[in-house]
Amino acid sequence: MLSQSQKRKIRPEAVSSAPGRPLPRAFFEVPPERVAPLLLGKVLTHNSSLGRMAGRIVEVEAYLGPHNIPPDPAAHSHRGPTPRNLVLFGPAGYAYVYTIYGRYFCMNVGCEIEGRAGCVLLRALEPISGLDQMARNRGLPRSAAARELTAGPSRLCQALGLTRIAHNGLDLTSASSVLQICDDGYPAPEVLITPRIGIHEAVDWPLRFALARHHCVSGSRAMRGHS
DNA sequence: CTGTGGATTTGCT
DNA sequence: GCAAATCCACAGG
Repeated sequence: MLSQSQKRKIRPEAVSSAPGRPLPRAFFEVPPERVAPLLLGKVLTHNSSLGRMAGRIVEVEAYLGPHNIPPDPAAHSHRGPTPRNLVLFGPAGYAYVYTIYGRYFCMNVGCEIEGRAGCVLLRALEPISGLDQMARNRGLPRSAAARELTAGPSRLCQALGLTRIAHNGLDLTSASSVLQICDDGYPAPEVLITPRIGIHEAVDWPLRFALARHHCVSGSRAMRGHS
């Protein structure tokens, strides 16, 4: 049983940035174009052996499952299940982490009910805690700007130490998971909606969502919503 | 500030 | 074989 004084030894940082419970599975059991804007402002946390790293989600993209009409030709799932994309066809709330261009990783969250493979790609975070470790993971000096750490889908994976082998298929809604997405009460943000980045099909679909004018959103000033 | 090209692994045709 | 939901270094304005 804890004494009063022991209870008060909780560090202020651990309280203020303490993630509540992870978002429940039901949060993710709707189509990705609806989940995506709701994820803005939520906090992604990785409790790794190197320490706890967390960042606020400031930019995402929705990718639609093959059941959609018309189907989304830019989605990895658009030709049906394969060994790579299998987790997307399972229940909502699981991490889909894949290798890109041989050297980087990208992380998605699976959406919708089992059998429907919609997902949301996490494209940028605002670093909240574990910044020193993030800089080490990125091979940058401790003085590096926040947006150098986590503005970009592969940058954020590198900063948090996320890999396909270790993290693909993890349940993000489990209280015991090392990888979680939580709501810390951040207010509903002003959302910028644009076409998706880095794709060659369906280039004009408005499925990229970002916090307007946030400095940790990837790309140029225009991509961040500045006039 | 913008634009260009190379790195390097994986999954699928 | 080849294309890929990227990043970085470097060139030029």
